[in-house]
Amino acid sequence: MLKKLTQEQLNGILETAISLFGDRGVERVSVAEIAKQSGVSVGVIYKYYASKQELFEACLEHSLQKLDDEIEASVHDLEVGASAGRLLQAGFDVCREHPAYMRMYHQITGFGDVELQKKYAELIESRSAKRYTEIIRRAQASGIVRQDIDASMLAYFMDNLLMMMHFSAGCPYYEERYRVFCGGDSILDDTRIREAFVRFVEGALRAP
Amino acid sequence: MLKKLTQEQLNGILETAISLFGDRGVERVSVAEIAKQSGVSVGVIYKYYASKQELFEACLEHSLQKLDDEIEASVHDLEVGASAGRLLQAGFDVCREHPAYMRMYHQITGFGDVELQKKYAELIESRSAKRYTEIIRRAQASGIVRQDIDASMLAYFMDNLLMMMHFSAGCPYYEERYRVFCGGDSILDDTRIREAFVRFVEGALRAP
Amino acid sequence: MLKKLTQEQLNGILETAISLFGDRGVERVSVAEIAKQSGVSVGVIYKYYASKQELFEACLEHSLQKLDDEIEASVHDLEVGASAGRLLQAGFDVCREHPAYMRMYHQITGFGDVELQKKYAELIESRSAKRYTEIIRRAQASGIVRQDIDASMLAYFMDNLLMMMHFSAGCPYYEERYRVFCGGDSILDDTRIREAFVRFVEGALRAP
Amino acid sequence: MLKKLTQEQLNGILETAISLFGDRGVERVSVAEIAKQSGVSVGVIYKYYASKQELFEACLEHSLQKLDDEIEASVHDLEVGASAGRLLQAGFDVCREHPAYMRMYHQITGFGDVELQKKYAELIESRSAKRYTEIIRRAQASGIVRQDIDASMLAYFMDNLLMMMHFSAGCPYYEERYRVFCGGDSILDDTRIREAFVRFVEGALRAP
DNA sequence: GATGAATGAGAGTTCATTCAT
DNA sequence: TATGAATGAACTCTCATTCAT
Repeated sequence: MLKKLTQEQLNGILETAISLFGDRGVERVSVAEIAKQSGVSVGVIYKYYASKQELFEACLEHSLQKLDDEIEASVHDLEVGASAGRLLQAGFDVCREHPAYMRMYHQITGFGDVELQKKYAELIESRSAKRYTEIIRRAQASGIVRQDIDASMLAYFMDNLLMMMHFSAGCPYYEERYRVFCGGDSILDDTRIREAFVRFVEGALRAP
Repeated sequence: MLKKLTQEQLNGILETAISLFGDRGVERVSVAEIAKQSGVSVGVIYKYYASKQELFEACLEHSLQKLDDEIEASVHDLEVGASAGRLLQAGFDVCREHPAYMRMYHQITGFGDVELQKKYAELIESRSAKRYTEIIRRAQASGIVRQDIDASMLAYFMDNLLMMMHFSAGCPYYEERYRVFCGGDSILDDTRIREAFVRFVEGALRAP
Repeated sequence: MLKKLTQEQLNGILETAISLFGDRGVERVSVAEIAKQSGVSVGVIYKYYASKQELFEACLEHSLQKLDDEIEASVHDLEVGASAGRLLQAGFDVCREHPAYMRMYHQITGFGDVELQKKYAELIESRSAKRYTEIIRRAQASGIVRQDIDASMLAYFMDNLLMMMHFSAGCPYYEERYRVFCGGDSILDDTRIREAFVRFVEGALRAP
Repeated sequence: MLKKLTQEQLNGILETAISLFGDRGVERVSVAEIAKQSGVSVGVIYKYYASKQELFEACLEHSLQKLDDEIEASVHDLEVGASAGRLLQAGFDVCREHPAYMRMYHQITGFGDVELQKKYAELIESRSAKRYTEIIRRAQASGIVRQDIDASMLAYFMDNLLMMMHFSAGCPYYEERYRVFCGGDSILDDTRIREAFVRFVEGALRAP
């Protein structure tokens, strides 16, 4: 096939790569495998991405963008309990459609290259930090949320809780971990856990 | 030199490997480097470990054992708030001495081999799950902890919170993430975060 | 753009290729680079030249033709000393305008493919051999040049001397070599060397 | 074979590489081919040479050293004509045993990398320049050699002549070129050319 | 039993060549 | 007819593993 790559094929490379990278990590996936599985030649991948590393980062950014889009759409009001529930659900929705996006996010946390880890931590987390801290701050101002803990710390704890829930919905280790703690179902199909999560968060945030 | 490796040398291999694997991941550390840095030959490593993979798993188990020893020593009573504080501190202590142990723990979550992930999730997490669930259950029985959420779920949320705090004390991505949310210091040197953590947990666990 | 390549474009390809090949050798110049730098597509180069190798040979022949034209114009009379000076100058003139032509000539001497080397040696050198031997022979007949050495050998020595001077005017290794032997200036800007050369040749050719 | 490489094998790699590089140039010889032909693995070549380039340079230096050793042994007295004959012969001798050494020398003159060319030009030629210029200078002082041409220029012309003769004894293009000028035999087996060369040089050097 | 040099499969990457447009 | 994206063989180099010493 010497036709120009269609947009579909281009997407195919990305999705294939995300799927493989997400499953096994950068180091254990070869460019040849990505090429074969997405039905293109090795060479053409290097036309679009200067190196395997660059392809990997493109996959990362694609995934993070998708993740962020979903999250963004789910933050509306000051009712932090409800907000938490919606944010939880938003991540779950992505994981149901594209668990690999979540796995890509998780990949960053275990990179071999520490500088890259820091770069992406800064990039990704500062957005969430700002977003959540702001919500909490306003909720504190209106008296809905406890004021004896700094907004940024509350945001941090909140995001920690959410992050773990989301990893549990897409990353094998955490999926298994969830099962070990809470029993048989996938976290995605367990309605009890969501309610419990919202209650837990509300308890943690309300004034003592 | 036809002497058998001393216990010290054997430990040296393990510690060196843990340090290197923890920093850069299995794939980016060569057996030759481990051998050189621990002052033994490549060959002898293969006498004790059948493959690089097996050495890595030995490192994993060594690290997890150490981690678990510390944690074990910190769980005594039913006062869950205080317990949480002590558990938090126990992890911080290990991280100060041997951040690589914590990093090794984190490595498992991003393994290339999913089956291995599951094996270790089962191995490691079922112990924590049992431990924490039991504590919570007793605390519920004595009315200290809310009863409207299942003990196993409370344990799960609790452990999620702890896990993230500990990763933030030893794993670069999470260290940076903590800084992004809460500002300059390392989590290890920040006393405010511990108090806040205990308060947050107490709020989350007390009856509504 | 469905127009046939203009003669100008065709020449552009050749000149670009000669310049690049002359600088870096066949192996270190890609067809894509030639195409880009001469403002045509890769495909069209393959319309005019069946392979990179063939393009290279075309460059070779173009260069050799140009070189030969200059030399041809400089051989008139029997006064061998003066002739030598004029031939020297002719090569210098080309080198000043198109050092790449000289470099292409030098390229042949280091080809990977020995058969091709021989083919071109035959092609190029038999012309010079004939030309110079003839001049010398006539000069011997008229007693200007020594008769105790065979005309073809004298021609050979003469051409050796000229060849080295010309390479020193266009090929980096020999340029540097000249500087090492004779000091700072480029051979092209050194008038002393020309006089010396003519004297040296005259000494070598006159009867003992 | 897992035995340590013998000195013989080590030499074998070098000689094989010199032979292949000399014939076809760096770019057209693969490390795999060198390994196969010298009966070792690819890996072991990289144990001894950090890169293909480095192996090539080692080959270069080995060849140049051998060449220089022979030349060195042939320069004794002030009788420049005889000296020239001996130097000529020295090169011929090497070419008979190891034509590849001479071809390696010639390789440098056509390198892709100009900086390397210059480095080696400096390295190699400054030695010859010094050597020959000194001989000539002394011969001028004692009146044997003409004084109307600078010693360094005479040395340069002399070395030019020698270089071409030597290339004609080992490098295919120049071998062929010699045949075109002077007829059938190899320059190595032609006794007339040596006499002629000595006479030519004597004529060129004697006072006018 | 310990050594560490040798092995060679397999990785990332390039680029001469093709051919649908 | 000219284009230039796609192809894939072939390259350089790495490193887990072996085994003669």
